[in-house]
Amino acid sequence: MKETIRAELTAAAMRSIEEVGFAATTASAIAASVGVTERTFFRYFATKEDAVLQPIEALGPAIAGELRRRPPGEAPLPALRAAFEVAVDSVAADPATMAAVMRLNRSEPALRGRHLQQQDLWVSGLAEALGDSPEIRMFCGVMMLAWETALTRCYERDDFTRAGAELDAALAELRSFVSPAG
Amino acid sequence: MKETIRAELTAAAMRSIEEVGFAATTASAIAASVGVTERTFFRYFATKEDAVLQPIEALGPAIAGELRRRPPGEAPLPALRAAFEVAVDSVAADPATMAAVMRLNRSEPALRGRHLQQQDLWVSGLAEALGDSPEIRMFCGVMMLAWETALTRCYERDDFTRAGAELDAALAELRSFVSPAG
DNA sequence: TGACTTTCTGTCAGTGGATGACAGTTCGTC
DNA sequence: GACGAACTGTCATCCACTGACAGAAAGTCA
Repeated sequence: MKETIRAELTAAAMRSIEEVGFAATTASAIAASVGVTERTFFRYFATKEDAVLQPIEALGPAIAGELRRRPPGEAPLPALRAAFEVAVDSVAADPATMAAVMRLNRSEPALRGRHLQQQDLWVSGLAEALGDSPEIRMFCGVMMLAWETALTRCYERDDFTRAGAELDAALAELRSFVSPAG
Repeated sequence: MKETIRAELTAAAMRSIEEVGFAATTASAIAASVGVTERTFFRYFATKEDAVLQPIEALGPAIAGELRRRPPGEAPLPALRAAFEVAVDSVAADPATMAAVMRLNRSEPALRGRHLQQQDLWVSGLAEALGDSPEIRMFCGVMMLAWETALTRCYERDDFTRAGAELDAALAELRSFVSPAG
């Protein structure tokens, strides 16, 4: 029952934001359209933005969990690439949700701001799994950037089945960026 | 006169946040401690967070401006590296401000969230100067990550005169990260 | 100097996000 | 049917943020 309400709130929030925009969508209205109170809304989501971002919130910890399962001694890049495979599978399993979140992220800067913060937490989790340090954190941040780039490509081509290939393509471009005359 | 008030508000905000924390620091109190109204505070800063981040706000556009002055046809990495030299000079000229902002950014997640959003705008500006595209945006994002890593090192060693060297070091580490057995 | 315009500020009123406290309700369990 | 836990509604409150209006300050030109 609880998960039903949460999903309904998320759906209602997305619908309203697409119709009238993020600012004009009040938490009270979202809650009312589902039949609960504003107070209850904030028991499900810490902030208004989270109602939209919740569907992809578990992705970060999932990647970090996979990263912890990698063999010790493995180099950062292959370990991260392997861990991100759970993200690849996730978007392939439910491309509609990811596309919807991305569309709203592009039109509403407030939403994008919260998304950046979410990603920042993800990067922290990844770095922690690899034994935190400034360099490690940078590597994880770079990987996240490559992932975002891959998602952007998937979004533009409306095909989230090739996220893995796009991720590899982004990483290849990165190589030619940092290495002169690769 | 106007810049004086702005600087005083920023100083008061930082002082209060360090003493009682970000949440307990009200915009009204900051304004009152400087002798102006809360309404006036929000005429100087769009958000409470901006009062703290304002001192480094001009950095992004400055880098982008420099990037536009690079010779056309120059590869992205050298162009970006050259453009970031204005950032290197900036932190070397006023290390105290950067150190203070970084300290608050670490202790207050709300502040860090806004900072991430600010950086995102910077990246957009850089990408635009290089002829926007998903890859270009990723390159600019990577450069910003390297810059943050360099700043972190400078902060930890309490020496902002070597930001340029740290930036180059971060880029070198990046190379060995994305390239197998470099 | 005085009239005029621009810019900045204070006051007031209001919206809405977010939280704490308390009471009532639902629901599973024994 | 009684009990306890999880969930929800109601109420009150704080504060970030905004629009509208009026007054003060400061610069401009005659």
